[in-house]
Amino acid sequence: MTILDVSNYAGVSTATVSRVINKPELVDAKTRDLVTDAIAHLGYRPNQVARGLASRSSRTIGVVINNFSATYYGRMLDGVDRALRPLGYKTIAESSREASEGEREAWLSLLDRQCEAVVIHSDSLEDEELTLLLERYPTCVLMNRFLASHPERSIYLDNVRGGALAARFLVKNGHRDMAMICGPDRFYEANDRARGFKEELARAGLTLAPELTVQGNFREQGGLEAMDTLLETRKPFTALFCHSDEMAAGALEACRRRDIGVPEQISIIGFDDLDVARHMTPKLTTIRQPLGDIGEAAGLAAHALATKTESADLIQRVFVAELVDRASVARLRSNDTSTSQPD
Amino acid sequence: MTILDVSNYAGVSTATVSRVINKPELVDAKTRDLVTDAIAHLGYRPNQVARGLASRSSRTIGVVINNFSATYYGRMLDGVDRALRPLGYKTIAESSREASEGEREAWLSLLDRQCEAVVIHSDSLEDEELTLLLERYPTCVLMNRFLASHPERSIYLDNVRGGALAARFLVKNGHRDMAMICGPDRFYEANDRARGFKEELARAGLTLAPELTVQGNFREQGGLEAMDTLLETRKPFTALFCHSDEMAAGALEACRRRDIGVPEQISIIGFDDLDVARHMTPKLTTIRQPLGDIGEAAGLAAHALATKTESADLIQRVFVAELVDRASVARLRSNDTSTSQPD
DNA sequence: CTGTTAGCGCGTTCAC
DNA sequence: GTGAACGCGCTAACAG
Repeated sequence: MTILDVSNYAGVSTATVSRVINKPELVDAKTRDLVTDAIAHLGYRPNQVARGLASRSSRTIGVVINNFSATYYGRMLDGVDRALRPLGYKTIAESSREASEGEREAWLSLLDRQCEAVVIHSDSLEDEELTLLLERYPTCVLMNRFLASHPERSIYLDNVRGGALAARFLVKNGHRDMAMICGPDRFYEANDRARGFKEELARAGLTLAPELTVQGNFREQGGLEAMDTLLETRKPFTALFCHSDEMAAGALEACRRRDIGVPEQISIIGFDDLDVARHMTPKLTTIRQPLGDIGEAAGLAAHALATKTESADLIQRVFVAELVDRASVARLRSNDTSTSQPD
Repeated sequence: MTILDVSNYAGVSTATVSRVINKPELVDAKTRDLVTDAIAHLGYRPNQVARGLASRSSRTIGVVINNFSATYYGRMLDGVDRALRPLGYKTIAESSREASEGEREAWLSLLDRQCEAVVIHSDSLEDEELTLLLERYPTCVLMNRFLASHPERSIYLDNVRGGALAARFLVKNGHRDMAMICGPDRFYEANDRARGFKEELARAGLTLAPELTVQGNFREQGGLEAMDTLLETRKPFTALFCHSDEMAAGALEACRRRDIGVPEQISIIGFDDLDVARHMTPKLTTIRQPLGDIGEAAGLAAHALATKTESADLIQRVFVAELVDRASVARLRSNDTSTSQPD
């Protein structure tokens, strides 16, 4: 079942069939109907591989993510797809299986398949290598990562503001003694969140005790261990900022094991707003990353680079997190006007 | 940068270059090194699109799922990828955006791109249409769905046993008065789970009161409403079986709002074992679907059909759920030997 | 063992 | 407005 069969059936040349598919306005209405009928009758569907080869345009954009299981990546991927679909572009995703080698392989593999651009969420590649790769492949963009050498090809969250948001909310609610569980410091996100948090505290005349800042691995177990460390300092604090919801879940578990009331004795604020945040008890107050929006923007940016058709400047690159106020932060000040609105 | 550039650089024909790439054993060691060097020197990478066209084999298998955001689909997708990768096959996924039209489109689109097989998780298509499609496209398989007309192309969970597992566990722990929140009855899964549950109760000489069986929509909100309905019957029960973890979360929330202790007053057992199950309070006891395994098997089955190289009979098609014992089911019998092992 | 020749299925010039 | 001819980058059949 090829274009040739259609042309024979319709009694026209293959060129004409190709035209009614790609530029119908160029062909006479009568022959157009003839061909359309033939296509419908035969149930013909163009071979996209052949099409891509002949037209050297695949109308496809690749995406590299760590894995498919985590809703974190899934939300971004859905965003990319949502942005590309109306533009007539296909999204094709590949998993790096959380390995730097996997990221390289996936990236090249996508390019080998003639993706016109690739969107990559890189966790494992160093800035230097990413810089080289971006230079070599001019239609690639970074999703949820900021690379100083290529700000115009980075779609990312303002993590400094995210950290500040957490601090401001805690301060507003009367907290003065804080603790923080950071992500690993090889992640710029963790450093930015920590910086934003501290700067905002400073603006309120507060400081974070050095021993009350510990590092976790972004995962639940890391949060649990970090919280244990924090508690064992015996230095009092009323509020804790975690760089991820998962670590917040671990911290919460640590409190539960020690019969520490959350938020009565210790308030906790997370980061990300994954599904689990809504299901924890108490429901977790957290800083929401607009992952879907970031994915959409990354898709648009990649498309803009691939087609050069739209002005890439119009695409939003920096996103701002949003505070989701649930029930894990206590109001310490009676004169505070805000009210708790668990959802 | 094409195969021609490589052949020129190496001073051989393009056919030879093609051979060292695809069947290196057919070419002399010396010329092989020559070509290998040329490839490395030029950084040549074969165009997979052209390759696919010429060899009419894409070594690619498509997957259709509802969306990318939900970890439920992501776990299966990761499974497919895990199975296919060692076989030298690529996975390419497309989202149906939870619409029947989306499922059809995605399916055909994948075929248009010359996928040698497609794995589909269909929620929206009727049995009749699926039967037709499977007949028309002989290399397609169903993932986590049983279709009576094509059992050999269905990779699925034994939901009857899953339901029975829940019942047995509750009975074993001394529960006699049960309630159930089902999925919508257009899902065969819901009917099977309900049947298995009731049959197992019958084996223990118990029955489920008709008014204590209500329907939800698999989602959290549905579970909450269903639980309200159940509670308003004022008919007492000590244990509740929910056809999904999300509905269990809703039911739990309903209890919380009425100050009903879980599991002290009412025990709850869920289905799926999504991430949220571990994060609920109490941690949810649930029936775990081996989604990754199901995805792997679906990938293998699709590959077997596409290549006819391995005997498809060896692939496991029916999977058995597993009980994950956490903390949401109370032990009512003092003579029970099992112990609670929350994780 | 290697090169030459023909396509794969389609898009895209050109003439007409 | 339409068709013939060529080529996309590569693999496969056949000679030699």
